[in-house]
Amino acid sequence: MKDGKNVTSLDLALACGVSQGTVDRALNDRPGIKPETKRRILEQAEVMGFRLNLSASSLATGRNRLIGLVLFDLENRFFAQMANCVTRSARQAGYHVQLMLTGKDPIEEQYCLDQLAGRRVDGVILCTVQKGEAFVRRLREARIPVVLTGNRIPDETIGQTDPERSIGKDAFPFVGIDDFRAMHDAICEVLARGYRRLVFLAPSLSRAGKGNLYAQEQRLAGARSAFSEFGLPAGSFRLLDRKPSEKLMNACIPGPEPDTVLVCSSDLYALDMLHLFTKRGFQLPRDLGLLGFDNLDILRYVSPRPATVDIPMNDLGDAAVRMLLESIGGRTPESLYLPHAMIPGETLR
Amino acid sequence: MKDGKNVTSLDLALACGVSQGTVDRALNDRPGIKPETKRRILEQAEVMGFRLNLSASSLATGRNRLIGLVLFDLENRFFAQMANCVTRSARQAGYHVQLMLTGKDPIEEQYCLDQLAGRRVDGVILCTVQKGEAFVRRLREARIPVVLTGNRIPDETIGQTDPERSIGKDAFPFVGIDDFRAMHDAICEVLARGYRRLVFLAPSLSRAGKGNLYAQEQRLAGARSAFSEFGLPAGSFRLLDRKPSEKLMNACIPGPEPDTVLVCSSDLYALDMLHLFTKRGFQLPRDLGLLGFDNLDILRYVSPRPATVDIPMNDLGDAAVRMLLESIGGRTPESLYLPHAMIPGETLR
DNA sequence: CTGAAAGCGCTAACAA
DNA sequence: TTGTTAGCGCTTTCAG
Repeated sequence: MKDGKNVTSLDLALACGVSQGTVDRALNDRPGIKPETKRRILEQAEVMGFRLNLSASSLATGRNRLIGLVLFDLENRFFAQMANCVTRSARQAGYHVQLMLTGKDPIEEQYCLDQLAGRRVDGVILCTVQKGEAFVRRLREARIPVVLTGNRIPDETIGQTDPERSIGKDAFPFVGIDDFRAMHDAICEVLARGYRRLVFLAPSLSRAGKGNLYAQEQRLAGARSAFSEFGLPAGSFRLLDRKPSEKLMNACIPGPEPDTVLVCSSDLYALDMLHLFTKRGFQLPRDLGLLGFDNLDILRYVSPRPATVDIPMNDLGDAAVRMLLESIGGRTPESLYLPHAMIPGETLR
Repeated sequence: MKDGKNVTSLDLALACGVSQGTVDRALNDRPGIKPETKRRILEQAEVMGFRLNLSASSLATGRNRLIGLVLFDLENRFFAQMANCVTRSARQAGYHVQLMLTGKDPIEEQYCLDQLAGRRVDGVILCTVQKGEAFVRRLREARIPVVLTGNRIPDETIGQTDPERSIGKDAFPFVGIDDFRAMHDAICEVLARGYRRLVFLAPSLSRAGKGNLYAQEQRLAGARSAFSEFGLPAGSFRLLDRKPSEKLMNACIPGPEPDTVLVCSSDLYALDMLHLFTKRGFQLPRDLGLLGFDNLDILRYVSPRPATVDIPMNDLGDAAVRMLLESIGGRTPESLYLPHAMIPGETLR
């Protein structure tokens, strides 16, 4: 990729004996050009291997036809599905997607956002781990349309996260499910099956204070709320914030009891725990109930199939793109909450 | 994102009472600037919310610090792992990754490549479905360093794919495993366990002729080769090129026989088939042997755990980045073949 | 150590 | 229908 510079629109113009303006008209289907001339130019462009320089184009127009998609990682199939869906959806609208991974690190996330802002992308779909006034201000200053997913950022004027339900205004348009309601409803179904003790596994909550854990917090709150509605003693609700491991299994559920249900804030944890229990010779749901969250598509290969809560990923991806385009168009879309659904699976009695 | 234009380096210069050149020196750690001046400028930049316009920068320098990663999709965890790994690895080298998904569609793929070329990315890691002289020429004309993964493109001068082993020159540096050898070795291990009939499932092969199926073809060839080495009749080797389905299961393995092994060219198919057989009440490996390929990380949640062939994804991602950087640096890296390994799992007797 | 000026390649408004 | 021209924002000589 050394020698021989790239062919520019000027080279092309010269070669065709026309002006750059005419070349531009030919290349961009702009009106006011003789079909014959256009044909000649396009042909020559092909011959010379002309490639539009998008940086220059973007610089000149201020537009990009590019949107940024910022996610944690792709370990979780959840995000992979999202990426697929958003890419497809955006493409249909004539946009490209630049996917960036943050690994849940605020520093990395900011880096990604700066990069996207620097590239003057037309908009960003963001799954953030940040929150707070400073972050919101900075994001606003970037003057880039943003749609949030995963974690909301309630508008500061509304005050803190209110565990007792009150979906208020958002600092940025959000699309996702109502995590509180989703977990609440799922737990109600679980408890209706007779479970009386609940272990709630949510490793990420240990990062509390350090980042935006809105969705996780809401799920926990939803579970607690449902638990108390069933009149069960708070002491029977146990919260664990460690990653799945043998030790954790031992320490916290010494002998699985049939009236205990293990609730995991993510299917990934549920799968790990299921794996551990099975290896240890326990049988689900005989010895223990299990509920995950996300309805990862890989669950269908697992036996017994974990109970979980479905998030309509495809609709979510489509909606995110639609909302972002709206926002790019100058309107401010309302936050959108999609329907969730509990899926019983085979790990509940 | 309407009103209020973005702050430019000129605005910044004016505000600081210096020239654009000086601002540039401050912003890019270039020598020849008084520390005091630099400090003042950086401070002011912060205050004014200055953001470097990367399009302009890229236009002026011709560089980008951006590499493209072109993959099929993220349905397959295989690619998700790859994306994670490449992103991490590239970031460490100071590069950003633009991930683009092709859905295995040659048209889409070309679209992605054109887009990346237009953006003048510094290099591309590509998993292609294309091949042939025209494609190679076009890719070369883009004058962008390329590293291939997944499917090789043997140099045309070498001639057609030779099923009988001869890893020759590549049109572009390639990194991956030796698919022929990997499958060959795995099948040898399988046959050594006493299987005498083999069903090879590779849906993608039906696209033959339409695209680059190098890896798939090699795997098939490797299997055939091993099969014949064991002196088994060619008639006992059955190739299926349909997607997993009930019908396929019925049609092709009416009653599983204990001396039959089902070999899938991808773990995804293996999982689907396992699922179907299990649902139908068959037990593996009692009724049938099963071998997948890729060693997807989700296998560990599945029981019985499918036998498979491991590809060292992380090493592969790292190597791809390393090779690409080498290529960007002007050298031409050699193709690299990483070690594979058969993993017996629990679906072989 | 700093300023001035000429591009990078493309677009858009205005002339012709 | 086509040409001309003035930027877009940053980098990079070359003077000062």
